[in-house]
This record gives sequence, structure tokens and C-alpha cells, in this order.
Amino acid sequence: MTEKLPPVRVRFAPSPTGRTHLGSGRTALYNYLLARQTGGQFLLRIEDTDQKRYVPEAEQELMESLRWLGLEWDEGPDVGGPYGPYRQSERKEIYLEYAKQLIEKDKAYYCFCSPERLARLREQQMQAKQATMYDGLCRQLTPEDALRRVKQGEPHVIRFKTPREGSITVRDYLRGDITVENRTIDDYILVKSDGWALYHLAAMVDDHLMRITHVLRSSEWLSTFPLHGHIIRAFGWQEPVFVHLSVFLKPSGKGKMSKRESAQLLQDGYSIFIKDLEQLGYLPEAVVNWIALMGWSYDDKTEFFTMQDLIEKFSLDHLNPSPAAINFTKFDHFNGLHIRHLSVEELAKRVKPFFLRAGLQPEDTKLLQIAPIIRERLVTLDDAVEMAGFFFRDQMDYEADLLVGKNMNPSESLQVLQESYDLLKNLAFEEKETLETALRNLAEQKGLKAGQLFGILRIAVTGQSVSPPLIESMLILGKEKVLERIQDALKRLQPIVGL
RNA sequence: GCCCCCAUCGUCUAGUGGCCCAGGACGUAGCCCUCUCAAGGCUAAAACACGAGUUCGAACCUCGUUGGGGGCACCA
Repeated sequence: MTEKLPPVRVRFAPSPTGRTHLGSGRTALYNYLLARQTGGQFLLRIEDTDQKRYVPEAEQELMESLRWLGLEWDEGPDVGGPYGPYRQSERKEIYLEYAKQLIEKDKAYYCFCSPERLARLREQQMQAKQATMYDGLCRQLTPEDALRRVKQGEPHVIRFKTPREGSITVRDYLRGDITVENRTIDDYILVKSDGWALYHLAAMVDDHLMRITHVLRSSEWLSTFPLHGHIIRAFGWQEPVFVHLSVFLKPSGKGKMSKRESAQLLQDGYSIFIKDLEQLGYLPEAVVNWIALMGWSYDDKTEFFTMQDLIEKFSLDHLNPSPAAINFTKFDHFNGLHIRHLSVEELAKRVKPFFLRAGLQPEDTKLLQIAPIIRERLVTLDDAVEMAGFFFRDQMDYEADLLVGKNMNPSESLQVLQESYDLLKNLAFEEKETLETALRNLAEQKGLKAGQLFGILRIAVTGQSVSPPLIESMLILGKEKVLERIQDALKRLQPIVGL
């Protein structure tokens, strides 16, 4: 636990420009954990100041993803709160007002340079192998002059007036002090010519107005962090604690995820998008456990965590600043762990939609019986269909020669299958022991290994060479169906024997 | 090119100067259990990027090198 923090106010502030992925999920999770642990508030703020990049479905998917993971926010666009609105597109005037404050304080200035001039400038600088920055042309303008041109309707932006001399030191919670020469920091645009604020202004203003105490954000903000320090100090505001989270790398560890990689990943049955993971049969509990451990650790041995555990044990002090490669194999392991951690009732409930999706009609009572025998065999919920679909299908679909036992010929197989039928016909399908002893005795009589007999019966009864334990499966399926299927198998085997 | 960040097994990581010829987990290999497949148990191989310092002593501190990542937009 983070050494006794007072209640924090934290926020997750995504821009609705695309699908919600694991990296966002983890940032949101850490924020959420800190809020719950300290009894503070977790806010959701939508950073949609760029209308050009706005994707309408993105916000919906974002909220669904967070809720699926179990990350409920205390304040946000849909639930409201005392510091709203929580959508930046509804706060345009606020930012403009604060930008003007900065101009009055001589910490910002109007700039009338055209995009064309800026492009040319950039080109020249690149050719001269210099850093690409604004050259400060409009800094020279007198405030009166600038204001006059603004009033005349001349297109303009507002730029931050980064000090030319000296340096700034900002503090990242994980990395300590970071000192940067001011001359390497650009006069970033705060407000665009269309009047909309950019991230650097909007986020700082909102974090202040919304009383944010801790900013946990992606480390891609590290490079503009000094600028943010300047902006906050220009206003004279109290700085929140900044924690820059490491980035996720693609599984190979070489670079971050690209479109191409995402497509390939889906081929392999994985995805970095949270909504996809739900479809693929992963548990939100497993996703949370897994991503929590990419960049954070509790000790040198504990790896299984529920959300409740994480709320209790999460700590900023055990965050790891280095980038982490996404490892889906380990994710599978965590999903298995959490599936086994589910109660029978819960597993039955969660697995049901996957059967329905496969066009099967599972009865709840059967599902409840099946859950315990498939529980330790599942990697994903979707695996249940493959493993136990035979309970709900009437038509068996398998190659008849699979009915020939290991190291046996067709006629031996047919014979022992027939004898199994006769044996089972006279038994009550109640006790596991009754069936098991009978079948084992039969195998012994015939000089067969139990595995040989069970193998044949497994195919006959389940149509699969891999299945949940045979006897249990037969009991759940019921005497009638088991006999029917063996009968069917006998018919399939006969032509092979030559009958 | 410029700026910033990072650096322990293949991967996620523990480790904050002596407890470490480096611990756990996934994966891999072998064995046990076993009606298939799993699950579970045991065992094994597997790492402090490199080079200089500082120190009685360095995975841990400093510097450099190399490697990796991020940023350099009227995107966030």
C-alpha cells in the first residue's frame, strides 16, 4: 500500500479517437485502484477537443470496456459530478478564458503565422539538421498591435511563451527530478485558430479546476512534461503528483503495437482491444490481474490478485518505469487461474452465452453439472463449447475409424463396444463407482487396458478424442443418450469390420 | 538530426551496498499422478547489456558506451 495517502482525486482522460486497448485499461485501472484505496474519487474525462479525429462509437466502447473491467467512475460525462462538464468539447470557453489570462500575464502571446510559413520553417530546420521549433517571430509583436490584429479578425493562434533562458525541473514520482533546458522547449500552441484549446492547456486547466491530486498517465507525455510544468507555474497553481506509466510493447518486445500486429494477433486468437477479449472468452478478472502486473508488482511471489486484493495492495512505490512487452501466453495462464477460481454457479452462468452463440441450447441444470468437470480444462470460456458441446448436440460427427481402439483391430473394437453396451444397459446411471468398476472389469476380462476401452467409448459417447472425464460425462448425459450413441457407434463400426 | 526516458532469465518481474555464485511466475524440457485433455506436484536449463570508477564490499551509487522506447503537429 502506498504509504498512507489521503483521499486522492484522480482521472482517466482518454480521447475518443479509436478503440480502447490494454494500455488505456491499465492506466484507468491504476487510477481507479488509487482512488478506491484512499477513499478518493476516480473521474472520467473525455478529451475530445479535436473534432477532426472524433470517432462517435469510441466513447461508447470506452465506457463499456471500463465497466466490463469493473472500473466504475465517480464523476464523468454520463454520471455527472460537481466539477463538470466532463467532456472537454463542452468547456471551450473555459480554456479560452485561461489562455487570455496567460496573455495578460505575458506568459502567452497571439501568433499570426500561417501554417504555410510554419511548414516552410520546419523544412528549413530539418535541412539544417536543427530541432524543429517555432522561431518566435510573433513574440516581438506589441500586445496592442497583436490585439488590434485579433480584433480585425486576422486568423491567429495563442502560443505559450516559454522562457528563453534557464531550465526547468519537474518531478516524476517514479523517475525523480527531470531537468530540461528551456531553449529546447517549443512555444507550443495553446489555442488553435478555430478557438479550440490543445491538450497542453486543456488538461492542465481541467486538472486544476477538477482538483486532481495525482496524474497517472502514459509515459508518452514525458517529453512534454516540462512544458506542462511551465504552464502550471505560469498560472501559479499547485502541481499534482505526476506519475508516468511505462508503455506496452508488442509481444516481441520490439516497438509498440501497430495495426499490422493487431491483425496478426487476432489471427492467433488474441487482441489488444478490451471488447475483443470479452468476445474471445476472457474474464475481466483475468485481464485486470494480468495488466496490473505489467508495470507493478506486490512482492517476489504473489501473482494471483482479485480486484479487492489490488485495491488493498496497490502501491505507487512498486511501479516499474521500464517498458513491458505484452505476453499473451501468460494471460492465458491467468485466465485459467481465474476460471478455476469461479464458483460452479458463476462458471455455468458465464459460459452459457458462448454455447448460445455457437447455436446450442444448453439447459441451466446441465450447465451446472458440467461446470465442475470442465473447470480445470478451460483456458477461455469459449473453450467450453469445444469441450462440452457434445452434451447439447444430437448428431455426432466423427470419423468411424476413430472407434478402433489403440493397438486393436476393428473387430475387437466392435466386440468390446457391443459388450459395453450390454453391460451398461443393465446398470443404473447413478454412482460413478458402479460404472467405473464395471467397465474396468470388462476391460480386464478382455485383456485390455482401461485406457483402450475408455478411448473407444469416449469417441462413441462424446464424438471427441479429448473430452471431460468419461464416466462423469456419461452420468450427466444420461443412460438413454449414452446407449443411443453407443448403438450409433456400433452401426458406424460395422462397415469397417466388413459386416 | 534534436530532446527525454528506460536497461535482471525468451517474457512479466523480486531485488533500494553485504541476506544474491540473484528469488518467483509464464513458457520450454523431464518425471510423478492419470480413462483422453487438463489441473496439480517435483526437477532441470535459463538473466544482473558492456566498460570504467566509488567502496573493505556493487545487480543495487557515479560516468561513459551500446541497445531499446517515447516525443519533436493548429493530435491526444
